[in-house]
Amino acid sequence: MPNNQFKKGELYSFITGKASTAMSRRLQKNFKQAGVEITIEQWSVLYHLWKADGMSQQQLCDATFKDKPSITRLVDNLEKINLVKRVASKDDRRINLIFLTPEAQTLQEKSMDLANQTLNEALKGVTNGQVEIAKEVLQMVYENLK
Amino acid sequence: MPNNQFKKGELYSFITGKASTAMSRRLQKNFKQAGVEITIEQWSVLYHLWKADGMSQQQLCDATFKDKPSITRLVDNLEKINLVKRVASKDDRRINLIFLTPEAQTLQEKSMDLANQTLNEALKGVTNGQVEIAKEVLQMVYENLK
DNA sequence: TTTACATGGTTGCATAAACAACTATATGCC
DNA sequence: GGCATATAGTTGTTTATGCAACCATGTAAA
Repeated sequence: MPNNQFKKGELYSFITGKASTAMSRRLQKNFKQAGVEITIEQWSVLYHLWKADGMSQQQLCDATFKDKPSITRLVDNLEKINLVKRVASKDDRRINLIFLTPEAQTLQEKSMDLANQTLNEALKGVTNGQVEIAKEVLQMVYENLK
Repeated sequence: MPNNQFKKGELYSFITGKASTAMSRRLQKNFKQAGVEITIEQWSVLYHLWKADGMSQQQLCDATFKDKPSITRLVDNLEKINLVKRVASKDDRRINLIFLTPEAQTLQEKSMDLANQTLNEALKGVTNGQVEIAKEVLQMVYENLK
């Protein structure tokens, strides 16, 4: 039998990711309470644009680990609520570059604070050392499967 | 600043759960390749019924960490493809008990093997000790937020 | 330059999640 | 018994995912 055989009942939680579901729900709740009217998925796109504005949709796909249709529609919705704008690239007419609007820029600090607050709620009672190892494991899982 | 401040770029992955997304996709792919024609979410319901057949929808909500509408519709879809059957409880007419069909019972072994195989693909190069700690951390996150 | 192929993005369709509003049944209390 | 409240499940709406098919543009090779 392989090394990492899971004990009864643990396999389910590991595969289905109850922890990250719980984190998404809590972040969404914290956004709502603070009057930040975006979804977690919209935030996940904005998150990368805050780090590097003007990414192409394909770059957003890679950064967010979502597929092309998902990004197309998230960008559709973000454009509707006026948080981003598609701009056709001049070098390559296939490419849409996605730019933040001023409204989106003002959301950055507040929403990043809420994300960090959510993380602190999530990691209460967990030591730094444990978190480091958990991050490493999740990163390896991701690398193994992506 | 709190204990577990995340370094740049790590917060995103931890909150959005790239690792569990990758695992779900891989499991779905492995199901498909092996001719197991169910979705991961359907599997997640069957998983608990294999452990205890005849659970109520509410018990399935708690076990799967999904809300009531989600379970209603997953059970709808599982009934359509003839893998479960709703049976009204005689003690309490509000309750639907969910029972596996013979078809669903034959799926158990194959799909659990595929789930374990997927986990082994995911955990390649990760030590047992690291996995134990990661599971503890994810469990604590879940307990902190649920 | 024409043809083939690769890349970036969109659309259609089925499944699923989150949230609110709703129905039906059960329970507890006066 | 009758009323308030809690519990179990359903329905409607919006958002998002996964997959396949598709269109437009770019690139490279014959």
